[in-house]
Amino acid sequence: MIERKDKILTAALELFANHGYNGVSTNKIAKAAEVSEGLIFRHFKNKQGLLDAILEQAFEKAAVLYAHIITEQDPKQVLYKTITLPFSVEKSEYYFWKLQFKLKWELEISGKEKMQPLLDKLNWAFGELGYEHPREEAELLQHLTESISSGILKDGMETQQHLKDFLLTKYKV
Amino acid sequence: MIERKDKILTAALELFANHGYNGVSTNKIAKAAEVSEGLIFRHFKNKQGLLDAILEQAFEKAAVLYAHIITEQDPKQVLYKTITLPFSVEKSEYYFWKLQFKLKWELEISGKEKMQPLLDKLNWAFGELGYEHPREEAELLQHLTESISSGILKDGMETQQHLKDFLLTKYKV
DNA sequence: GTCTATAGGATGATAGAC
DNA sequence: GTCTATCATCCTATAGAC
Repeated sequence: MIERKDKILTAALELFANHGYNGVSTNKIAKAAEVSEGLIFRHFKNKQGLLDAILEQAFEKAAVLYAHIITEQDPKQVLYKTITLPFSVEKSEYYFWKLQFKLKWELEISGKEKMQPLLDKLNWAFGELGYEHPREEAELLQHLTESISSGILKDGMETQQHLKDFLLTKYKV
Repeated sequence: MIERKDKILTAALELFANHGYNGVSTNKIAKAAEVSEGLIFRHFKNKQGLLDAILEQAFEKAAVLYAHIITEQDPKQVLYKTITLPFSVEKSEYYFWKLQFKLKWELEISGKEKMQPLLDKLNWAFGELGYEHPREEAELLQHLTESISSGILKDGMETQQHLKDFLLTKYKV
């Protein structure tokens, strides 16, 4: 059985991801979730608490994806997994993903610290592969995947597909 | 003499750039501009009209920067100017710049069309320089400058400086 | 756990005086 | 051009019944 608390979380996730935090009222969330507005405050104390609960879920999902790269031992595979990551995000996690980008700008929640281990791993991988400036190569590739992710979220995956193939060739992975 | 209409535009620009469109009320704008709230609606009809007036200014500023690249005849200089552009934006235009990124996500205003001539020019430049896949190289570099711009706006120019030098070396310009 | 009703304040926008 | 006063609506949040 679908709990009402989850219905709120699901509805709020989609609305926040599409219209931002300040662009959505608790009234709209309640209607979308087919729930009384008061229930939101019972379960999450206030609107910010609802967002926090969603963000916690989002961080957990992201951690799983990142772990897949960080635990990888083959440097070439680290590059491969980094490049293909934006293209392997499931539809079911699409809203979590979009929300991250939205909030990064709207509320200036950076999430930069969460990316540090990934950056370190890329740094290590480029070093192993004999690149002259592994740190800069790592930052560049991270910037690229960030912007490609942004492109996927805004214009659709089709528009970025060819860049994946191009990058895989470029980095010989 | 500073007109009150301009005071409104200036105050609104800073507030929108820092807190987003939905994060700022007309009341707050009026107080920041030291102006009565009603005056905003006299001059701009409604809140959206105020944003539109600011965006028009922003597009004009951006057009000037882009023209500097598009009219360039030397392909190496096209790459040079593209890479250094994010590092040459004046402090006075900082809020216009930040607003573009904010609104791209909050209101999903893409501004993609405005970038097309720039992409075409990069495509041409990479072709002239004998790159095998000029279209993909162009898209990659545009993605990079987009993400580096984002990094400058979020974490400051210092954090991205070394990437500029690295890119200039990489592309030999 | 869930709903209804409602408080108290903020919000976008208008009217009318100067 | 500008201000003050005001309005209807919407917003977050709480109280109390079931």
